[in-house]
Amino acid sequence: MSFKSGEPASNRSVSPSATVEERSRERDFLVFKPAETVDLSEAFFVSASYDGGRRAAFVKLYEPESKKIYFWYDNTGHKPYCLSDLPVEELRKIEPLVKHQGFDHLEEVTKVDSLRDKVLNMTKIVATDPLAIGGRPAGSIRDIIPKAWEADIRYYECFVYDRGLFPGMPYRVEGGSLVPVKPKLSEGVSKRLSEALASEPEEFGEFIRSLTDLFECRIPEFRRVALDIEVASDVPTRVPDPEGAEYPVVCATLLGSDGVRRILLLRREGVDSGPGFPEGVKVEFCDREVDLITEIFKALLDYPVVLTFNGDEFDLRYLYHRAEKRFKFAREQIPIELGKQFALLKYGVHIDLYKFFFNRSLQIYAFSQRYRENTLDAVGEALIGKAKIEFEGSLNDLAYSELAEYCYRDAEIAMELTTFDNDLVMKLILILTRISRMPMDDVCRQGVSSWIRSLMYYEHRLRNYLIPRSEDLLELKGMTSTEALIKGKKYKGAIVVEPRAGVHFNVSVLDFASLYPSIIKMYNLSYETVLCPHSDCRDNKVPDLPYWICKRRRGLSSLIIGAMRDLRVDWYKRVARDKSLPEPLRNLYNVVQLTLKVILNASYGVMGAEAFALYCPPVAEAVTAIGRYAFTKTIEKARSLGIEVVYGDTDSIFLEAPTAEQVDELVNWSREELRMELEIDKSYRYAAFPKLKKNYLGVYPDGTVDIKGMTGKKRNTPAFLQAAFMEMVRTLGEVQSPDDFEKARARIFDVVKTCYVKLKRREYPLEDLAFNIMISKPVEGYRKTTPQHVKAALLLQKSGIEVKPGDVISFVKVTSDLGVKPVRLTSSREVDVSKYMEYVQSTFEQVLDALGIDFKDIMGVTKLESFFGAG
DNA sequence: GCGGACTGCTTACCT
DNA sequence: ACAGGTAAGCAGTCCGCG
Repeated sequence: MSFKSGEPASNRSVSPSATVEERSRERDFLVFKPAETVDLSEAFFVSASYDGGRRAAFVKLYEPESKKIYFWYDNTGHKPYCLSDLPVEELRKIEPLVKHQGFDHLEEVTKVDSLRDKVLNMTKIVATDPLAIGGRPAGSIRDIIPKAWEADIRYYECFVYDRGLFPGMPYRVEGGSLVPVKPKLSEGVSKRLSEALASEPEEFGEFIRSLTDLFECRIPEFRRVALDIEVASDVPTRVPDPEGAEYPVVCATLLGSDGVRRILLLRREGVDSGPGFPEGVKVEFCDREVDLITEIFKALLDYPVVLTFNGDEFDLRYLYHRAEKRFKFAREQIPIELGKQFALLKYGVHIDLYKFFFNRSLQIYAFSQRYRENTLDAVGEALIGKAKIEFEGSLNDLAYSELAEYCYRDAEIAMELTTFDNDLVMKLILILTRISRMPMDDVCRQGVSSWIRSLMYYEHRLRNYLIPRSEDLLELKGMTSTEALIKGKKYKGAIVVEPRAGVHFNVSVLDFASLYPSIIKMYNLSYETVLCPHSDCRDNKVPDLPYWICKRRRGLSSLIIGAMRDLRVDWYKRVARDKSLPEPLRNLYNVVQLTLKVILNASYGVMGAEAFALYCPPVAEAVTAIGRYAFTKTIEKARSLGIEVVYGDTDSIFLEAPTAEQVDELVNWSREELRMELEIDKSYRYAAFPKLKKNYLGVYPDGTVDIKGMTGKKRNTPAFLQAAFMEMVRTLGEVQSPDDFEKARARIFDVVKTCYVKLKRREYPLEDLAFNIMISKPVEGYRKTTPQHVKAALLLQKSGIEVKPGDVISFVKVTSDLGVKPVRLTSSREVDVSKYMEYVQSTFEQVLDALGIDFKDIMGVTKLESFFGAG
């Protein structure tokens, strides 16, 4: 497409000559007014919030036919409240309460106190608006009464829990009422499902059924738009400040899932047209920035889902302030709702993919650590193989088409991050929404502890359980009684077995299928069951801990985590692999099992995390104690069966050449004695262990190699060394029998020697020599020491390059005073060759150590330096 | 004044 | 703001060394 085919913004709605007031009035079409509730046959609950004007909770419903958002306002008269243990008469005497502006009325209620296992009479303090309960700096109801329960729950969440609504699920609107659409399971599926879970005890059955309703339900396609803006700025290395919003928005891309591909460009003096615009894109030139912004705002009022990468912090925030400060938009004319740390939309749902992909649990368990840096570039490259477009110098100097291309690519990456693998990300979000019972916007912005908190709160309300106050939980259950091995940690964790250093052939690795969730289920662990109030439970001891566990009642977290574990292991994991099922169904099942994995893997961790609302250290401590117990018993049993245990970590044990009978016997023993499922996870042709824990190399029968923990594989290791290391690994993959190691040794010698020679001759490009270390704090935050990567970062800053937490600092070791220098500021002759040689040696020694080869045997001398003569 | 032994900090990894 | 356990490399400190 040529430059000329660009056209001015269509539908320009504000005439250039109008006065400020006239323009403002003309802009009123941007004022968002939710349509009155209409009847709908099926629409998906995507979000909820509170409308201060109407004093009611509302729900955003996505209707997949029209692909629009509809608003449903609560018409059941639900009101905000909190709970008190004081009787109504007592509360009436508290004047500041009853005279409180937002006070509505008092109600007597009963609640189940699961901590003390009894029913309580309590008083519900009902208010007219959520801020009256809490949230005002002073004088909130929760601060007036001596002790308030359930006063920290956001109002719309409270509403969702009380009304038993399920975010993410379909509803119909009928005569103004919100009615769930019962999803229909196909007969085949429902039959197989009940067979698969037939052995479940009934106490789990009911909860499992409620979960399958959520998971088996279809997921709609979301009409969405990816938005990216570019802002001019005089300082090329600095991101413009979104609060000040001083610079003009010069370009924006609106890339819709519906085929819309628009690039909006601000016409400026002296800008070249450039080589050409991306194919099939509508390029629109705006003479005035305000028109460009108006076009973006129209899209924000049109699309039910808006995707950005860092829109919370930048794009939407910038647009908001730019519109308000520079163009005097009234708040109502801006379709964005700004919070301290997020930017939401008045009409649809804003998904900030930066926040989503930044989530550690998702990063590790859903995307298997495929990306590490949280930049659009890194995530895009890793997941969809698409990188940002690079350019030299300032964005201001780009020609129109270059700027457009750059901006367009970013939007493209954002969109494709939600479309790859059959819309995996959108589906993940929706399934998470259903599990956590949280609005979609919140799910994308919050961590796993919030998801689990929300799920737990919901189940409390469903059962009329009083949600315990954090301080009561801590006081009643106490802290921990074990000592961690690591300074600063709260309690003892897992066991790592000292490896039998050397090479072992035919190694089988057994592990417990989700050990911690299984323990939580089997041992009935939950905050209310550990150290329960019943004297007859006191003999039900946790091994090696002064704790007992309730025998009378099923703990709520045990029920929830146990059910999810079984559902994943016995149903979703299996059907996700079942080729006889239609592809779309299998795809859904895979998303479900992935999501369950994310939640389950974190379920133990949150119990020991202070930030978790139901934080209960003894529970976390009991989990690891039982884990250690099962683990050591299993190792003892294996050894008693005559099996050599060469290594083990937490829940996995490495057995040297066990017979099939031995493995069977161990697995059966575990099932019967421990009531835990032990299974073969993997088998190695051989495995090599250095003396170090959490370090090994395992070769599968087909020659592929597993490497764990070794320096050569770490991402901060210089590329040249990683490559040399991988070269050695390939050689080791070819080793079939002990005799083959001789050949491998010669090859390894070559690899190391080549490395050395190239270092010496300074033949490696500097980038290959760079250590890449992430800086986790602002540079000024390093008070106690100044690590090398921070030294390099300081040098970068001095040269005018901005360094932010999360940036990866690439630096080279040099001979000059500081010892390090950022790659981009270094020349090849400065490199400290002998330092690199030491590094080569230590990296290779890790593996050679395991193979029983001395480094000096390979090189003939102790140190590389002496091998080649003094450096 | 310098180097070894030590501790602590920081990062990246394993389960 | 899910947990604890392990390793590497370096920064910084203390102490001995007549």
